[in-house]
Amino acid sequence: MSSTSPQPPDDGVPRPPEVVRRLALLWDPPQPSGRGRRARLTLDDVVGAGTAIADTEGLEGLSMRKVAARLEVGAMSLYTYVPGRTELLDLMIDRAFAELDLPPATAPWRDGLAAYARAHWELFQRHPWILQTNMWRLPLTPSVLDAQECGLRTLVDTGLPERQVVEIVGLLDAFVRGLARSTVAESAEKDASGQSNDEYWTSMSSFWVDHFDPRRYPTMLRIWDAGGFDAEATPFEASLERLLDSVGMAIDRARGAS
Amino acid sequence: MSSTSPQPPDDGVPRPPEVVRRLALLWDPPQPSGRGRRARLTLDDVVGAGTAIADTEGLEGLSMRKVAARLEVGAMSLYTYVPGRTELLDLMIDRAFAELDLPPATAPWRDGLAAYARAHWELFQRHPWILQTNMWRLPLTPSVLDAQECGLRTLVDTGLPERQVVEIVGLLDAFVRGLARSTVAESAEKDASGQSNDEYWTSMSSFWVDHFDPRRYPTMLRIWDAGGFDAEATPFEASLERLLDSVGMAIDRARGAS
DNA sequence: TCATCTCTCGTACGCTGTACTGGAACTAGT
DNA sequence: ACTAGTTCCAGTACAGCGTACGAGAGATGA
Repeated sequence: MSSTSPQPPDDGVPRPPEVVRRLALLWDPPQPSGRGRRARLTLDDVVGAGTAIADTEGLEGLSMRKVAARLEVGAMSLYTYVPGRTELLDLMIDRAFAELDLPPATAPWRDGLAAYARAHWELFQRHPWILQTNMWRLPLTPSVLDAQECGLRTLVDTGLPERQVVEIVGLLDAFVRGLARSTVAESAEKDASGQSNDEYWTSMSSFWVDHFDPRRYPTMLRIWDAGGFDAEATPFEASLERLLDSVGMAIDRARGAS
Repeated sequence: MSSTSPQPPDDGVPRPPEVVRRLALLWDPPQPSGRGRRARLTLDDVVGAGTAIADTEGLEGLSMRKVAARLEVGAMSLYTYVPGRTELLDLMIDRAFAELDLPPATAPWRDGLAAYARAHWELFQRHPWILQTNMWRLPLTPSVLDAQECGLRTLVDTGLPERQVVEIVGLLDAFVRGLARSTVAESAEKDASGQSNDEYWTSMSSFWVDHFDPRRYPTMLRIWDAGGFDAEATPFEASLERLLDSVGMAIDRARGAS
């Protein structure tokens, strides 16, 4: 999902140890070293507990103390498995992206790209907290790169210039994330906070009664009257098809030009 | 930018007072009531100070204590102007969206929609913290609705069914937000934390040397070798044109069908 | 057995948002 | 000019957060 830019190897660069540790934890899961006291938990237990909490309470409800409590462990014990909250989140994201049901390399580009988009869409429904992460740079994580690789692969043999492949996958990612944000996560939030659903509705109704000025917003009123806002079906599939159409146009153009 | 859904007025619904207060603060700015002690600050001072801090330090650097310190005022004094941090953020967002340079109603749909998208794009460059807000529902704020009204207005007379107008504006919003997230904010973050740029680069290089497996990610390697990743020019304009093309197709289809 | 290593976790520090409260400053009415 | 009414100011305090530190517990290799 993230836009990543491979760099040539450069051995002369100093490496801050916390960066190295962070990456090592993701790419080389630690093997238990016989010696010393036995661990009560595994790294996966910790990541799983964090995910469970974030799934139900959102990212703002995820605290080290809560994770520890769920595992019936002292708060500071977590820090033997994970350097800190940031790295825990990295691992949670990796674990979540590993769940993606990615299309096979053999799929034709349109099917593959649609499946790629839907897989992410469903992932964001299961784990809406991913959309709450800062995410203007997903972590450099195995599963995240697997997904990225898959997305690029669907288009790399279509004749499009490489730069445009990157651009299109980025556009698709932006689309899925953005739409998931305004649609999926909303309902998840409502479910989580129980009465929040009513409260939100109330806030809306209070707004329309007290503050909405039809003269200031005539277009919205007109669209409302025409029923344009009550879209019980999410516009995901329709918008996706539109997007894929435009990708098809770009491919045709590229093939015509070569 | 948000997807809003007007509801019919319903006077029988109870209204939680904090919701009413929150909306009132946004829509009916408080007039000073002659009586009592004179205020040292205005609401706008507080919102401005908050915006200034968020612009330079990001949203995680915005705390009530810092805002108060910048205004040379006790922390608790802020609470006479603003019920809490949440509402301060609402006001900051409203103020930011008021800066949008929206296209006139007379513009042809393609120019208008492009200007609408670019205005948001530039706004997110000036105030990247907006992208950090939860934002799976922008606040019901005058300026936010102005923007939404403008976006819908550009398409409402093109012959598209109302539902599709809403869908397309939503898609465009998602696109701009998503791309801004992965592009704009990244550089802003680097500027803010100074050495973070080097550090990030270092982390990358460390990654490519130690962990990247070309056999696992052949497509990424291939695209990298072809120079597909070194896009110094942001793909915003190119992707926007592609998106507008697909909107044009939808409009032609709608006109042909009617 | 004992040194060594690793995991466990209580305590503590600095940060956050904000409830409460007493006091300061100002105006309106008399 | 005085008082009553009203508003703003801010110190203190509390619960929650991430996590640095260090003492103790449990396991292993020599």
